[in-house]
Amino acid sequence: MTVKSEQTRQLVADVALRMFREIGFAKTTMRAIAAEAGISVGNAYYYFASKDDLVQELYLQVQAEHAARAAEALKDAGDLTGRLKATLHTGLDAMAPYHRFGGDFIATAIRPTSPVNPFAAGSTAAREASLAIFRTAVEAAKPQAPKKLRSDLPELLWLCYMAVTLFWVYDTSEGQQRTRRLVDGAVPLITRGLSLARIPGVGRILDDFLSLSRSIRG
Amino acid sequence: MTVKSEQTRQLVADVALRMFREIGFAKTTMRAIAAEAGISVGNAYYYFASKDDLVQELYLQVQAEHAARAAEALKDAGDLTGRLKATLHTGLDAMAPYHRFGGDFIATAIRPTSPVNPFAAGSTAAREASLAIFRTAVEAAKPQAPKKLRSDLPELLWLCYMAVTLFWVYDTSEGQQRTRRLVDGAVPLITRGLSLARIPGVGRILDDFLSLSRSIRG
DNA sequence: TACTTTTCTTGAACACGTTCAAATTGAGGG
DNA sequence: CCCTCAATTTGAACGTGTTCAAGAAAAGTA
Repeated sequence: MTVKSEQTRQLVADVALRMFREIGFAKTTMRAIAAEAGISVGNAYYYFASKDDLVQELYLQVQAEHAARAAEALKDAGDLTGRLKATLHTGLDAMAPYHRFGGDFIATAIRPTSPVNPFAAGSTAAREASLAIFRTAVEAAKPQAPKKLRSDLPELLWLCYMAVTLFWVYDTSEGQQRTRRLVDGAVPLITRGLSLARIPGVGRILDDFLSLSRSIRG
Repeated sequence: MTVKSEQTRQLVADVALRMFREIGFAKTTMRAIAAEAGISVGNAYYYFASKDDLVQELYLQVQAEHAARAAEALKDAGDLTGRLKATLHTGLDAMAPYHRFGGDFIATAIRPTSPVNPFAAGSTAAREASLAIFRTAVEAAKPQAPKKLRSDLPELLWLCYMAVTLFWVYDTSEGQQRTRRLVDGAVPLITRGLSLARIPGVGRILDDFLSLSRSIRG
């Protein structure tokens, strides 16, 4: 019985995510989710092995939203600065409804054993999807980024995105404008910084940096 | 009755930290701590408002250990490269006994509401102490760092230290050698990068970066 | 249809962090 | 010595995430 089953699963996910948004992570207890969905607690656990798994569901949904918004916004952004801003801002847009929940989300996600951890092996698919957004942002940019950087750039920018997300979680300014200003200020610095790669003195350090980055990852 | 009271508090802290080291965070339940210390659960809560507060106790202890080791190691380190390496390595040394516990620690610490959060207002004193280590590392270095960077450098390096700590938590290599190699590889890159500040093209971007960094913090 | 097997669902039970009213202890004053 | 009051200590109780044996419903088989 796949269809009814899928319905129940979806129901649990929908109820959970709505409650996360509306009353926060702590108050959204498994019992409350079950009650709201009209099922038993154990049944919710049949579909989601833990409360963290529901967070993963949220993560996937936010990411899909980000991908969709970024694809739209990247259509009319030509240079790298514009494309990066679009990518980061649409990411923030996708997360926005869950800001109050950010602290709990990040605490869950950062645990090495968590299924949501963006660095862990378990979520390679999710990270790859997120990385892909940055890859298209970089690849289709005109003018292109310096050659020797091109292959590593998406991963490095994705790392910056993680840092921005962390900043956003702590950002209590209204509508998280402070994070918006950070993005608008930092992106031009990054793109201007990239053009320095052609200066010999800078280039040599950059080479060493890239080789260190590769050796550490490998 | 301050002396007996202080003894109880210390006993709880000692037992808790030892259990954190020996059996990990999850298995160190408040009941287990109380049992091991020969007191009741409620009594432990009289001295520490939460399990997180015990983590803070650990944080303070690790930090004191770091300060002591760094002070010792910085006595015979002259240039910035050596001083930075010493500061970072002694930091890793101080954390080492708690590595298995790193994931839980960081999950606790990263929560905006946590008393241990290094970015939050509540732990200004602890952050200031940690920052001070980097300040002495930078100030007494010969040759001195470029003038315009000097005041911001400690804070930026401290941020790098946070990043290294995060890397260390995820580092499952034996004795966390990978993190050691990261430090040894990255520090020379940083110091070499600093000398680029004098190149006009780089300097202008650096100025903008510093002004952005200040405007975001302020 | 009747039987078996798999999938789904239930709710009581467990250990956990945390709270709190009540009991105990100890210090200072008469 | 006893009384008073604050500091300390107790352990039962609450709500939480999670588990699991048992049952109900659906699907498969003949």
